[in-house]
Amino acid sequence: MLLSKSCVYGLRASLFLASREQGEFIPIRTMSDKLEISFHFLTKILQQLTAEGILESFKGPNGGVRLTKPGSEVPLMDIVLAIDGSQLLTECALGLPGCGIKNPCPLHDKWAETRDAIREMLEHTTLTELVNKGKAENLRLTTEGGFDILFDD
Amino acid sequence: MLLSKSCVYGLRASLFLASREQGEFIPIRTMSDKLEISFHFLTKILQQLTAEGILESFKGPNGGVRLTKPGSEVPLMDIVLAIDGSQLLTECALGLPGCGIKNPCPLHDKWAETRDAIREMLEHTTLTELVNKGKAENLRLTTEGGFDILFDD
DNA sequence: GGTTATTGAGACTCCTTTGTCTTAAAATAA
DNA sequence: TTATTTTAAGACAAAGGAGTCTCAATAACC
Ligand code: SF4
Ligand code: SF4
Repeated sequence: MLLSKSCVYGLRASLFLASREQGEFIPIRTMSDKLEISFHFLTKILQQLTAEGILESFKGPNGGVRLTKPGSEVPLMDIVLAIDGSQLLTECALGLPGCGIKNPCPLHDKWAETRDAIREMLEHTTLTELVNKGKAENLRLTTEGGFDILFDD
Repeated sequence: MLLSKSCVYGLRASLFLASREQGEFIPIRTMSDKLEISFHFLTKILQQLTAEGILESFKGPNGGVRLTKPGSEVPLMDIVLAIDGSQLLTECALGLPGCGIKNPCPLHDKWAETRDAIREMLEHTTLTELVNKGKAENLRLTTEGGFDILFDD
């Protein structure tokens, strides 16, 4: 898989957060229920995002997590880097150790192109962009429901 | 990672085979030594390629494996499909189950573009193409050596 | 202060991928 | 026929990713 499961869950939760009013703390339990993700697992993932400064958290009643920046300033890349690290964009198609451009393998040129396409996509797509699209067309973030299910509290 | 380790090993071994004269059986032991891959592990991987008809094998002295077709007719895609399956090209960025274009997630359009770039690359690159490039520029297939190490028997 | 709601941290289990090992089957050669 | 070289098949172990559970820490509310 391109992205790990943790990463995908992190992205979905981030989209959820970006779809809410900024500044509002959302309990992880709410997200895990709506997004159909194990609560404890999602908690661990979001802790990583908090540690990276992408989210901030607040304990106790009315607590939860929220984005530290408006979703329009958060490219998908930030979340991918925080959870999966940079392997996808630095590591290589043939996985040869210690490889740079100095001593390339035959696949390098073609792979570099493809990899750049992936990088571009992740860097130039923001949470808000996807949220707007998702709201407009009622696209889905979960197995069954459309984007709107996130809002019938 | 984009490709599994098994898949990468399968690709490297296939490049090795494509670099030899067609029709020649190469013992797996020779490849595992040159490519620095565990013999038993590589054997299992190549068995998959044999089962898929990409390779054919011959037992006993002077036995080994070889490509069933000239390397110029084998796109990387064939090997990737045989080992990793079609997930990479059919499965989706957000990994929602049972997803097609009917009920897409917000990432679908962007991801579909990127995925097509990967598909194009794998479909339009053949083993022979990479071998020619590798021979011409002495590119590497292993940690240390250049392409030429494959030939000092 | 005590109870409740929430995140934080870590141990633990489960499953898949990766890798090793052993034995069988086939082909050759002496 | 017997020994040797090779692939085939499958059991097994090790490592990492995915997921569960428990307990502590913090904040709000009564
Ligand atoms: S040459 Fe490029 S694609 Fe090939 S192993 Fe090195 S960095 Fe990766
Ligand atoms: S909409 Fe497209 S990218 Fe999103 S989960 Fe479905 S198939 Fe995958």
